[in-house]
Amino acid sequence: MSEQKRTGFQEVRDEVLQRIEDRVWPQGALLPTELELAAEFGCARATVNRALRELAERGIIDRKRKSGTRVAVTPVKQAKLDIAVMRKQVEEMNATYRYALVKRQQITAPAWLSSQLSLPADAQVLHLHCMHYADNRPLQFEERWINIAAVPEVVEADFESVGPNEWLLAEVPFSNAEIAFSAVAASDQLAEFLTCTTNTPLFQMERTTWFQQQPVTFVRMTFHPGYRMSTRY
Amino acid sequence: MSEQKRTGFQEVRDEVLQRIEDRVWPQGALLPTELELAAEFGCARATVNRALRELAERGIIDRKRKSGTRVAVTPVKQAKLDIAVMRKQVEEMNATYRYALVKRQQITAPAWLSSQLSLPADAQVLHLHCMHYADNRPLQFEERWINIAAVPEVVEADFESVGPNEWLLAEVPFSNAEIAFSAVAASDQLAEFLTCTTNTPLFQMERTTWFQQQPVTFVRMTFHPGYRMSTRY
DNA sequence: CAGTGGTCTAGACCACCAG
DNA sequence: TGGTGGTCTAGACCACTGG
Repeated sequence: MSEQKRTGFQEVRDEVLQRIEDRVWPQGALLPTELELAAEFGCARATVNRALRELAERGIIDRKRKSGTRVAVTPVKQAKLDIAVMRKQVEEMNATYRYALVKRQQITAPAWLSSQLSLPADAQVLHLHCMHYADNRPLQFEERWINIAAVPEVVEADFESVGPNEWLLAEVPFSNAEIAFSAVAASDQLAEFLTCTTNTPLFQMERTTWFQQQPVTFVRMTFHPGYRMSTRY
Repeated sequence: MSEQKRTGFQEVRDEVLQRIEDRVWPQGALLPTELELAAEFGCARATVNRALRELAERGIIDRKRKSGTRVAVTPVKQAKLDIAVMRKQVEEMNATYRYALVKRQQITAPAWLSSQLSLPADAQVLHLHCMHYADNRPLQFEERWINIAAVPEVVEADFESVGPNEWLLAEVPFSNAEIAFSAVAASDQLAEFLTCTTNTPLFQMERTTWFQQQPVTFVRMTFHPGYRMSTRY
């Protein structure tokens, strides 16, 4: 007696994925309809739908009404990067995290920043320099500008003990952002804070953040020499 | 009562998200149960479930059986990077793509590579150097090693006209990979191919790829000076 | 043990779009 | 215009886990 297989949506999803990997359904091939698959797997159509929807979200298959479901021709690989707070990252490595405020200054936004954040010409911003350490070794230099109009409470924060990232995350959670990665040569200032020689190649991450269409902050984070950011997909 | 609103799962999802942003439910707060929300929105529990599941996947809320659904305290920001084929990327910028094979050589895997890919000591690999151009300006230098045992057909490919990335994508689609980003100083070779001076900081991406538990390829892609990789989330 | 989310079902209607 | 996926429903049972 063939034992009843548990027909969860995960089984369906994995089996379909397996068939695609095994070229049972090669690239561009048309898959059976949801109804047909439901019959084959002995489950409801909703179950098949859930399974195929997940594969579609991963870019494995393309779905279109009427025309059906096809194996993606050029699978767009999607790498997910988990951007966490520095403190968390350090603590996950079983290292001791330390934060230090280097500079805190309220200024009128320079022209390039007003342009970057779509701010009025005379907008007031808080300009910060911070350092993050892991086991007392320099990990990241952070230069940040915060739009005071968007977060008026920020003028009360001294950022001596809590970093601006964590403060903002608590104050303005669930914001949208644009992020960019690049390689830069260490300036004299960066070299000093990250204890390396001038012109050393450094990994840099820039991020612009909005909350409900309003620009909140722009931050430039530069990592110590040799830093690698990695992920799986 | 108030007019029946269209209660799609998207409406529920967006409304819940709005309330979280508006601090109706602050960080750490316990949300109503699915049944309660279903009653409030006048829809089935499955609809609420779908809505909340999507928010949970985005890291906005944490869900646990019995204890219920809570607003995430430290929302883990997930940035999605779309890793596409170079040719596609260039064509999307309305630039002319050009590819060139620099070197193609079959060798015994060096020790570091055997270690990196978990290969036997005498494994044969194909070692490639390639260049990618946009509008005839150097865009990326690619150094790649392919595990011949995993893809025997690769010895027949000459890679003169089609790059190894596209070839592998067609031959071994839907593989798993580990990816790492870093900043490096231009070696003499890199400086020559990317037309920059030695020690220029360059953005580099390394990727190890497996297909069904078997190591397939390791590739090191170095971009032209000033390259930025960006995304939204 | 009991409350909550996780999943499945059988059926239904709708939206889109290729023929 | 009919076929296909997209979604919703009302109900059910299960799995996990806090009290």
